[in-house]
Amino acid sequence: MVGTSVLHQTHLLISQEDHPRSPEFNFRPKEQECVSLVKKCKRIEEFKQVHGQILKLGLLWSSFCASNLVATCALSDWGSMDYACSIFQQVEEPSSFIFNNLIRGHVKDMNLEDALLMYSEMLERGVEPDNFTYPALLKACVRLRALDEGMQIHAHVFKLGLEDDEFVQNSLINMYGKCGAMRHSCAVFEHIDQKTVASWSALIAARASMGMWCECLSLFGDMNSEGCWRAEESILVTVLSACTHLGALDLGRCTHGSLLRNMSGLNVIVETSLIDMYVKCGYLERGYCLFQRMCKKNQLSYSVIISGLAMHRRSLEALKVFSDMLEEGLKPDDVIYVGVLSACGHAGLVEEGFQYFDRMRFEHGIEPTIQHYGCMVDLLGRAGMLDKAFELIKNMPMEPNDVLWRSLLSACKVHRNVELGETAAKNLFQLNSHNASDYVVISNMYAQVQRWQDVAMIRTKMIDKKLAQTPGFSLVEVKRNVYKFVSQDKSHPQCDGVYEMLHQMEWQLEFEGYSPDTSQVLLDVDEEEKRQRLSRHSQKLAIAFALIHTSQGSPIRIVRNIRMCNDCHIYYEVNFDDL
DNA sequence: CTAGGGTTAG
Repeated sequence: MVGTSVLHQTHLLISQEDHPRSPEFNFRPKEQECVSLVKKCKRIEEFKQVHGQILKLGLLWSSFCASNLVATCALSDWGSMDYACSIFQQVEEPSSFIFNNLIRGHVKDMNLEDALLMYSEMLERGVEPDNFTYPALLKACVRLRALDEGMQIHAHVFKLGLEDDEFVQNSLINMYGKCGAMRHSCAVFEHIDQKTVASWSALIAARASMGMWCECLSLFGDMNSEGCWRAEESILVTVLSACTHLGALDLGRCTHGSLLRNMSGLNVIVETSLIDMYVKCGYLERGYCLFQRMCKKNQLSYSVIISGLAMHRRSLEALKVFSDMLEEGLKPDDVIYVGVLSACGHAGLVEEGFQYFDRMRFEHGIEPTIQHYGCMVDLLGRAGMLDKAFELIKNMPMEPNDVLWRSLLSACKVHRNVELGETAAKNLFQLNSHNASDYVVISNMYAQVQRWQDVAMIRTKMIDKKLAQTPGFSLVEVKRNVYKFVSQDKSHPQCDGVYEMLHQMEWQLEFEGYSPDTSQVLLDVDEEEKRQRLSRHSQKLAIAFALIHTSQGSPIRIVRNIRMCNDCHIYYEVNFDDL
């Protein structure tokens, strides 16, 4: 219907040509008429017709018409960059407007190199870029992670005196931030007189995209204290995501409050990130409740709750929600299947796991990734079907990675199959993976079967290789601030108080029957030094700090980067019993 | 004489 009306107007245009008015009076209205027709197009076919008429009327040489033809064709969702470029080829002296829109079109279509090439063609042909050129061009650099090109472009911005343009500045903040050059990103930001929500947003979102969650929150705090507060949905969602990764439940709740107070309603994205935050911060019930009350759930909402339930060992409920999702007519994707398969793994549902695996491939047409194979190896390994797990690894269509061998290794440790464990370890080392924690597992595997010589051999190997353990850190939220503690660290806040508290805790726990388990300290040091090292593990520092600053009985939630060591685990258990 | 920045979830 839309199509016919535009074509009808095209005919009007021709009939006007049959009864021309005097040229100087006529020229502009005709141009404008053409442009308004161009803008009304809803399909490429209509556009081609209008383009044809413009060619017939010889109006392509009007910069106004050509510009709008190219821009519309480049940017509309029905448009075509190839077609836009073919029009562009016909224009003798393309304006900066035309170049800008072609650059934007290439960026929109993810032809990022073409966007940069278009810019260099622009420069070669002596067309001066303007403040409209750079936002799109810098976006291309962001997507290409092209920091060098981005910096060159920043130099052009200076050369042309465009460094004070608000849009260019925000694009630069974003470009530097997402390319990992945080200091440059900050430098541009600091240069702005009147910081807007968009500049803060660019700064904060860049930290989030790099996984710098602590920095994300502290910048959000700065934004608030500098009075640039506006409940901005996207920023609050980024904050929620930071809370999720940091286990900052209280700040997450607060953000939930801000959203409720400032937004007229919560959309799917906001609700889903709230659910994910509650679930991953250990408050499954709250997240589950929110999920059940959601009016419209999408694939991602299901995804977070399924993996959340699986994570909390509520496998059967996870599988139930999955079947609800299918019933609702939503299509599962590869990530959801990772959740489903891991739910099966936690519940020891081997047969069901394989059924879901087949269903994923044959019913939903999802090719299993290495992650899915990882779930299956884990599933078999936990169930003690180690040979089958090994078979699966050998028969996978892709090369196994360290994660798979590690999964098999730890299953072998649990089920005391040293022989296969050694095979797994050998393959792991062949991948040049030399993690201290893997050596710990192997050493413990030998220790379990009293093969002390092998235990000693592994320790020597580890010391020879000078393997540093991944530095362990723990995060804890106290009064809506997140604090980070690193093992053996003395540079954290209120160090003296924390060590004093540690000392007291240890004394009290020993009274309760705790004795340090030094078996996992694979360092060539004496027993006393081992105990010292254990007592300074980051989670103990974090607990001590939290105990100092919270009232009795309030929960302490700790987020860690690596698995808790045995000793800390015992320490926790004694602690929990005490509370 | 047209247009542009940040935009969020697994």
